[in-house]
Amino acid sequence: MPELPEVETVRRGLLPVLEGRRLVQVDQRRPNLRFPFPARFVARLEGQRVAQITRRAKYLLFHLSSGETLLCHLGMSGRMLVQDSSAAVPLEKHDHVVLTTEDGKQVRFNDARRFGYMDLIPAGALATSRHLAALGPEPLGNRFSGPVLAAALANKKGPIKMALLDQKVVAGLGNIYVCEALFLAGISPQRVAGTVQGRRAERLAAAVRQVLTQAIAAGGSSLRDYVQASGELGYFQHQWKVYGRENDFCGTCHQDSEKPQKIKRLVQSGRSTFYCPACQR
DNA sequence: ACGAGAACCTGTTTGC
DNA sequence: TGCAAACAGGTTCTCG
Repeated sequence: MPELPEVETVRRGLLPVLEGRRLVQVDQRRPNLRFPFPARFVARLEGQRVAQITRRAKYLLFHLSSGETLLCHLGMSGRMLVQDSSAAVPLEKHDHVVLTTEDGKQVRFNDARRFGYMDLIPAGALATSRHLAALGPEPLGNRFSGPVLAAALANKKGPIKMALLDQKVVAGLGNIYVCEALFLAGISPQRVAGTVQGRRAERLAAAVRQVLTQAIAAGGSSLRDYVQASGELGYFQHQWKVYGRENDFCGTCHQDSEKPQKIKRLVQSGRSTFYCPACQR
């Protein structure tokens, strides 16, 4: 579920609660999520201060005072919810990890489907960890551009839709924002990835940046599971042009065409793709 | 090496 | 109404 904008929104929501705070209690309520928790997980976390919270692709990174990093992926249904521990809000079924800070705030990691996970990375080992080592550039960073994207796509024979989902090409996109970026760029999801070069790649890189920036500004997209750390919904779903809009008239052709097209859905590698056959080539 | 499909797990929606 | 199938924002493994 959560793609880059949702993870970034969660990160921003956690900053005022966790950054600079000491973790006085950590409750691990099951032995694993997608993967087993690291040995001595709780013992290593308790008493440490969260020095900084950053994000890489869809990973949340809690940099601890020891130099270790608590790495967290939200999978499809993971949430981080902030509570006041004095309010004694009852734990819910899928609250798997509860962090309590020195000033009485709780952060609960809730994940119904358990595709999410946490890992504890030793000091100095973050960049080379198996989670981060192979990731492509951050789409909102200054190392991502049309030429960089074009180079990553060169010689790829599969559809551009699948290439953009590949975290080695660009890191942080998921199904929603790939569909939206391809629409914005006017590129068919079925186009052979390697043919997205030059001006097309430039347009696509710009579209990726634009849709992610706008989605972050809207607090992400709430489809079913996602909420911000505060529990509020994101509202970028109201700005989707194609995702989830099968059979709606395309807002772009609708304006200046005699025969407006409807948004179509197709399945690529088992995943839904939404696009406008007239606007995207 | 690459790409498609399955697997992982639970919850919700859809269709008969 | 009831039950089963389909589907869901991600990643990783297997197989051809």
